[in-house]
Formats: sequence, structure tokens, C-alpha cells
Amino acid sequence: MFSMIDTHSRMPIFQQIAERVKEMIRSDILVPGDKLPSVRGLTSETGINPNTIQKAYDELTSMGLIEPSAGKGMFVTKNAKEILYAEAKSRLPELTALAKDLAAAGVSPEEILNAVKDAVK
Amino acid sequence: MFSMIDTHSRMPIFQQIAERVKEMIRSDILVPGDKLPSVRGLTSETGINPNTIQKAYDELTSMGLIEPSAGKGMFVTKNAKEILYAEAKSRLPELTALAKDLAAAGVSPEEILNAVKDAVK
Amino acid sequence: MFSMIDTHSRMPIFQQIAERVKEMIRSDILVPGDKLPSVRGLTSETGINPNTIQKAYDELTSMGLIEPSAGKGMFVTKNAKEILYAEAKSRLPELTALAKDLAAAGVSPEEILNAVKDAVK
Amino acid sequence: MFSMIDTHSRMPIFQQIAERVKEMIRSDILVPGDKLPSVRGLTSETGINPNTIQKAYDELTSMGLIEPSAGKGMFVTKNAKEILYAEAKSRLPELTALAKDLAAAGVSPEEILNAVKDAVK
DNA sequence: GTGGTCTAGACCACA
DNA sequence: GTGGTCTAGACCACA
Repeated sequence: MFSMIDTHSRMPIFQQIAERVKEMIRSDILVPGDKLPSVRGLTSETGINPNTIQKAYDELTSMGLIEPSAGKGMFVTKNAKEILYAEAKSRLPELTALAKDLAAAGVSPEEILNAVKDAVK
Repeated sequence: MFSMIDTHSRMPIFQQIAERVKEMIRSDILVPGDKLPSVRGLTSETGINPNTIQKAYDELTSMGLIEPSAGKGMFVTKNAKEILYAEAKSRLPELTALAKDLAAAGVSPEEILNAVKDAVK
Repeated sequence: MFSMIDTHSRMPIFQQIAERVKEMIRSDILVPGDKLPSVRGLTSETGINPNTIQKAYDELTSMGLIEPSAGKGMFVTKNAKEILYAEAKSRLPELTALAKDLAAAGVSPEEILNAVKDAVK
Repeated sequence: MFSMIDTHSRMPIFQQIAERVKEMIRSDILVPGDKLPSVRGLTSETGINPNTIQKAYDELTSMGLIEPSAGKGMFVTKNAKEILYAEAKSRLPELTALAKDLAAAGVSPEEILNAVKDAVK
């Protein structure tokens, strides 16, 4: 489940875990009501520090994507997918800003649009 | 010149300064041969520690965008703009990756393309 | 490991440290994946200021020779040796220039070639 | 005489001046007894700070290449060329060290020797 | 514990 | 005056 965690990446491990969970929700591998692996389970399985996993779960919880059920574990919330969609939409300005940066440095509109078209096809 | 530095931002101050200089080079506010403000001058003007400014200048120097002229100050290099262009092109995959992320979360191709078209117009 | 650091040399301490690490990578004393001594560890071992060591590590990082693994330390990158090889090749003109200087001052071609042959044997 | 001074070079100006004088001695453009331009003359001719020129002359004087004649100016010494030859010979180990560095990084003996042969031909 | 950033302030070479 | 290096020491994010 978390086999692709790269300890050498510049992206913090807790963030990689959170991103992986989001990805699984987006692609319906995890659906509302599904249970996530326990912190302890993941630690012994992956060797990742429990604090790190806890931090990832904290972040997902504060985003409303997962929620604890006392004594039973963490579960995907009912609205998880909608929340991810809203989050993605809120990041459109980020995309605009990056494209603007590249354009300002002289990259042509065609190159920029092609790079994006490749992604959405 | 550096009035937009935000000490409370998550982006390191030295990086904000470096980004601002790049922006000024991209938009021809700074052209080859132009002198940058001195470390001490910026310090007294902004209250930022000289070491922090030095670190920004170090980064710009190692990128080849500016160069010291001993005892006289830092100057924009001849190829600064070309270097920035090359750097921008190398960031196209970043743009593709971001667009892919948004698409995966359900943002429509139209919305994504429009966000980018706004930027390059 | 860094016993040869000379605080009184004209070569900056941070650069001496960086050179020593490069040397260890070239000679396979440090191989990809190896951990470098921690900033604090080196400080207490050598008495050198942590910022100075940090600056050496920063330089090696920006060259792509080492990389941080958050919270765990600095590690030698996979391509470190290849990067050092490329850097060395780019310094051949330096060698030519130095040889030219000596020749211009009257040092004989034989003496110059012998000095170099001694090195590559 | 000093038209090739490059204020933007990484080499200090005083050193560029000294190197230029050495070059002129090596190539017999300046021979023993020749007078060097006065500090004041050079300053008004080149715009270079008088302290900088003085520092270059100081260095050449301490090497025994030029000497003051009270009230008359600086003159090339009798042994200037021999001194330059001796200095060059003393730099042979520098050449060996550089060649060793490149070899240690994997540059082939052939490439190294060719780079040097180009210089002494 | 580990690296990354930052402030405060000193000293040096160069112009 | 100008950048480059360095020490001393603090605080933060991450694991």
C-alpha cells in the first residue's frame, strides 16, 4: 500500500503518505467507510517512524478526508472525494501562476499549452 | 525594490529575495551590467540580516545570474536572461505534473486549459 | 575524517570540507547511500562552527553529490561519482592554461610533460 | 598597455595588472631597465583605483621583478626574467597536483596528456 | 537527533 | 564602501 514511499525524496515522508492516500481516494481504491491501516501496523510493515505516520493521518483528518472511530481506527469519510475535488479546484490559480512564470521567462504559449494538453488528454 | 518581502511566509527570506531579482531580470527592470543593491544597503533598508541577503546573492551567483566585482558590488551577468529561459523550460514537466494532479481529482480539461490560457494571453 | 582541515589556510574552511568529501567519493571511501557525519557531530569533533559545515554541505548538495534525508542526515547520491567525473573533464582547459603559463616562462616541454606523467602513472 | 584588464573577472584587478607585467617581461616587451608607467598616469589612463595599482606594483617589487628608483619611478630589475623562470619551475608541483586530481576523478591519461601537449607545442 | 534558516556581529581582501 | 567568510547561538520542521 505504501511501497512507493521514497525516503530519499525531497518531499517529506508524512506528505508522501498523505498524497498516496489522497491518490487512492481519487481513484476509488479507498472509498467512504474503508479502514486505513493502523499506525502501529504501518510502522512495523514499513519501518517508518510512528510519529511520521501519525502526522500524515493528522493532516488527512484535518482536511476531513479521514476520521477516527474511537478504538476502531481511521476511516475514509463520506465526502472525501468531494473534498479532494474542491481542493483541486482551489489549486487552479497555482497552475495559472506557474504558467505565467514560464511565459514571463520567454517560454512560448504553444510549448506551455502543449505541456498541459499532454496531461489532460 | 524589495518591499514585498514577507518575513512570515513559509518561503525562506533568502529565496524570496532571489525570486524577486529573477523577476526583475525577466521583466528587464534589471539588465546585464546593472548593479544590485549592496548587502549593507539592503540590510539597513529592510532590516534583514546581511547573512540572509548574502545567501540570496550566493544562490544567484551560483546560477550565473549575477557576479561580484570585487570591492564594487554585484552585477547582472550578460547571459542572465538566457539562463532564466533555460531554467523555465526545464520546469515544463512541473506544469504537466500539476495539471495531471488536478485532472485526476476531477477538474475538467476545459477548466484546466482555461486557467493556463489566461496566463499565456 | 576531517583531520586535515587547516583553519589558517587561504582556502576557506567550508571549501576544504567540500573538497575532502569529494576526494572521499572519488576514492570510494564514500559510496552512494553512505551517510555523512552530522553537522552537530562534526562541530563537536572539530570545533568548526555548524554554519560553516552547513555551507560545505549546501555546496555539495547544490552540486548533486549529496542529499538530505529529512531528520536522518546527509547521504551520498547515486550519481555522485559521475558528476565528479564530468566536473573533472570540464577542468581540462585549466590544465592546458597552467601548462601554457609555465611554458611561456621558459620551462621546457620535457619538464612539463614529465611533471604530468608522474601524476597519471 | 593594460587595455585587457577585465573589471568583471573573478581575478582581482591588482593581480591582473601584475600578471600582465610578468607577461610583458617574459615576452621581452619589458626588459631590464625599462620604466613602468607611474601610478598616477595609469590611474588617469585606465580609471583604476590608485590603491589597486600600487598593490600590483608592491607585489612585483616584493618578487624582485621591479624596483623603485627614488623620485624617478619603477624599473624592471636585471634578474626579472630569471626570477620568473624560477617561479614557474616552482609551480610544477601545482601542475602535477591538478593532473592527479583529474586522473583520480577518472579522466584518462591520454586526455590529460593531450591537454598538456596542446599547450607546450 | 538531523538539517535548514535566521539574527547579531566580527574580521578580511579588494578597490 | 563592497562582498566573502566565520563564530555564536536560536528556532523550526521532520523523523
